[in-house]
Order: sequence, then C-alpha cells, then structure tokens
Amino acid sequence: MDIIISNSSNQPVFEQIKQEIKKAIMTDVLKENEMLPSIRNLAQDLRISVMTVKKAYDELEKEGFIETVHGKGSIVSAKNMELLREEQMKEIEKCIDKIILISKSSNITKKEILDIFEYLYGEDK
Amino acid sequence: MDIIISNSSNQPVFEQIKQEIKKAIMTDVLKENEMLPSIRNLAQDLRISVMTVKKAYDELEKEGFIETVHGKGSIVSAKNMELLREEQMKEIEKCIDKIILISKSSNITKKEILDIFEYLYGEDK
DNA sequence: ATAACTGTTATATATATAGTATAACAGTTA
DNA sequence: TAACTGTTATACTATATATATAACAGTTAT
Repeated sequence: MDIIISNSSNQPVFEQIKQEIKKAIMTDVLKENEMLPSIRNLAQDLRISVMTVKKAYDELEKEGFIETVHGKGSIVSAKNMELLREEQMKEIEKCIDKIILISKSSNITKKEILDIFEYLYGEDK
Repeated sequence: MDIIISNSSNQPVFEQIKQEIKKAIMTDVLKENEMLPSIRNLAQDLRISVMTVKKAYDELEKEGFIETVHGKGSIVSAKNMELLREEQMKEIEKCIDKIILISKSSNITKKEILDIFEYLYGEDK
C-alpha cells in the first residue's frame, strides 16, 4: 500500500493518512480483514512520529473503518463499504450545499456550474 | 449591515467576518465606495476583540475587496465584482474537483451527483 | 487647538491543535 | 525468550486563534 503525505498540504498529516487509508479501502487496495501496516512501520516509512499515525488509526477505528487489537495490529473492518459510501455521499452533499450557497448569493448560474462540472468530469464514466 | 458570527462554527471568527463582508458586497448590501463599520464599532457590536476585526479587514484589503485609510476608515473597493466572481468561481471549482475526486475513487456515479444537485438546488433560478 | 472619531503598533496572555520524541508498559506469537 | 504488536504518559515545540490593553498616529469638525 502506498500512502503519500505532503507537509506542504493544508491538511494535517494525520488527516492525510486517514484519507489515504479510506481511499485504499474504497479502491480495494486494502481488502476486508487485511492487515494495515503497524503504526511503527508506517511512522518509520513516512518519517513521522508514531503518535501521529496512532491518532489517524484511532480515529479510523472510532469511525468504524478499521479494528485494532492490542499486540496484534489493525485490520480493515468488514462491511465498511456502505459506511464509506454514506460518508462520501455526505461529503459530496456538503460540497454541493456550499456550491449552491455561493451560486444563490452571486450571479453565477446553475447552468454555468453544470457546464464546469461536465468539463472537469471529462468523458469517462 | 448585519454580520452574524458563531463561536460554535468550525471557521475562525475573523474568517467568518471576511465571508460575511464579501457576501454583503456581492449582494449589494455594501455598495462600492461605501464605508464599512469602524473596527472598534464592529468589535463592540460582535463583542469580540478589535484585533480580530482588524485581522479580517487587513486580509480583505490584501485580497483587494476593501481599502483602508489611517484615520478615516475602510471603504468597499470599486471594481470588485469581477474579483468576487472569480474568487467564487475558483471556490466552486475547488468543490467540484473534490466531488469528482470522491466520485472517481468510489462507486458514486455522475448521474447520482447530478440528481442530488438538482434536488438540493430546488426549483428557483 | 481640542475633542472625538478613525486606524496602527506592540506587548502579553490564553487556548487549542498539530506534531515530535522518548520511555515504560502490555499483549501476541513463534 | 525474542521480536513483533499497540498503549499510555510526559514533555516539548510550533502555529493559529483570540483576547486585552495601552500607546501612538491620522482625520474631521467645532
């Protein structure tokens, strides 16, 4: 599994780790019940503190994406696809809400937004 | 001009002030060359520190939305509509980028997104 | 000139978040 | 027992946010 973090990102490191792992789960790079890297290994690979990785893992566990057992390590929770889908749907809805808020308090039209969306989405899918 | 801030917001107070003022400019509540509230008055009204208001005004000036003269106060810059429009367009594009990123790394389809958009947008406009 | 407004600058303080570093402790497995 | 796992606690640094206060400086009208 490749986890890429950037210190120039506006996102905190632990947040980037969370997102990368969620992405890996969603794209099936990390499958159900598969082991995640140990916090020490990942910390060493990314050259960051163990505590930062632990924070990411702790939050992923609280959110139901992984399960951690003391002494063994962390695995991907079963039945998390619906969870992820719901979470991502909520994220998309938040973005759309923001877009609509901007649109309605400005002279940017619905059509303009749809055009940009189509353009940025590209041909595929 | 009504500026509403919330301490329970995840956004910092100075950021909320910036957004409220931009919104007021966009909706013509604050017109070109119109005076903004003095930093002391606004701070008193919102029951926050003068420095927090100053920070908001300083950034609005750096971004070109207002102009401040020592001893006189701040006014809305002329020709900021294109500026605001561009900024809001960029904001919308960022949101769309995020939506597309999520969409393409998940099983959420373009059609689903468009349906949610239509639903949330409502009938008007 | 003075009063009463404006903004400016500097200083000190408090709090929260993010991140690091280290060490000691504890569970698992071969 | 060795070599992995995660856990907890502590201390420290840096940054962002926000407050409070005071002194300084420009503008305007009387």
